[in-house]
Amino acid sequence: MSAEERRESVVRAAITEFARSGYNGTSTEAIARRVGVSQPYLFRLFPNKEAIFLAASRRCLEDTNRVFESASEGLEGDEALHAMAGAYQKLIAEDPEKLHMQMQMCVAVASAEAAGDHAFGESVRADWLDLWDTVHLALGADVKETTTFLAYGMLINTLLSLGFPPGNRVWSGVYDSARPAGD
Amino acid sequence: MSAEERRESVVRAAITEFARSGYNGTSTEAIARRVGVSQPYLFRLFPNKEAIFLAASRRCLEDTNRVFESASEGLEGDEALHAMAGAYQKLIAEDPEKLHMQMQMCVAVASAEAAGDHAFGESVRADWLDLWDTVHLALGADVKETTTFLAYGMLINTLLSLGFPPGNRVWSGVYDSARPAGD
DNA sequence: CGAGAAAGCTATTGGCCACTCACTAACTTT
DNA sequence: AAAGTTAGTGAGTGGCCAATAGCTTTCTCG
Repeated sequence: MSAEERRESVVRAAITEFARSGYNGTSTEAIARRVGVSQPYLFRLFPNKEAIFLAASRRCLEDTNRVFESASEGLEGDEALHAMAGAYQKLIAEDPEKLHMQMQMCVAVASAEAAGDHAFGESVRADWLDLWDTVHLALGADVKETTTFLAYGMLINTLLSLGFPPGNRVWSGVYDSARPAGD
Repeated sequence: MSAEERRESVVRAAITEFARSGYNGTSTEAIARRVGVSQPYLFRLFPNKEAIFLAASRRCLEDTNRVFESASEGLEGDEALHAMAGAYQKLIAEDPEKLHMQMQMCVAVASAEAAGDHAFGESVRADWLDLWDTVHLALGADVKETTTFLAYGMLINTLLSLGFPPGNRVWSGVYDSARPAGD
């Protein structure tokens, strides 16, 4: 397998592991095991652990961006909104790790900034802005709509991270089309 | 100093340290140093590191709950909403670590649940429900209002964690009264 | 004062983990 | 077939960290 292909599978494995246990809670060995490769070899493919985390973070935001882009393609206004909400629900149901990874990314950026490392945050913010713009465009460049949509998304992320089961009253005010299934 | 008073200062120090570096990124020695006490002594005050994190998490949610309760006291409807939004802004400005701790708490619960430990999540969910009820009551038991308020709160947490400076376009749709100062 | 309890410390240990080094095996090119 | 490159490994290493054991100091109260 070529180095590039290996890097690709490392990124996928890293998303799974980092989503579950966070940056500091994930050992490079856990990632290597999931890839099916020796742990030292990761350091031939990436300069260090941070680089793996960054690659996983970026991939995750790009994927989410793509989900919104393709869901809203050709639609506008309320139709685009519901299409994106539905797509998000589907993402949550099929790929909850992406969402957990996003949370891990947030706290990792906060920690990095606190430690004086701004490069990581810079990169993540750029990707997040892309996401913001995608939503903004799809919702007819209405700032209020965009903000509310993303706000609901963040609430959903939070409630899911905290493990509130579908049916709990905290879900009662969330758009049906974006709620986790099962309620 | 009595053990109870020490525990109190440990909780405060723990909030600062865990907020900055997360559960796995924070050493018990960092907490002990901040308290001004030897590292092993922490384990006389708390059974283990997890218990310290749990205490810090609960404290943090209780404090936020109290902020909303006292801000909305005697008010209702839009007045209560703006009072709470303003109080949240003040909390953010004066005590950003509380907010970072909340994010850390979220991902810690997610990790604990994934690892099969549901006790921690149970406790945090109970405290979060208290918070939900406080907001719900203050906003006249309007589910939609409550959800939107909390959703905006979560968006603000996320954007602050990611380090978006005041003035960035991602803030443009956030209620003025809840935005970070400086814009 | 004296004794017990509570507060607090030093020293240590066993385990984990990011990262390095030096090597092998297979494939490619000349 | 010689020379070189690329994928990959096994065996460490130094450092950190949660938790324990056992000791000293300080307070309290009869």
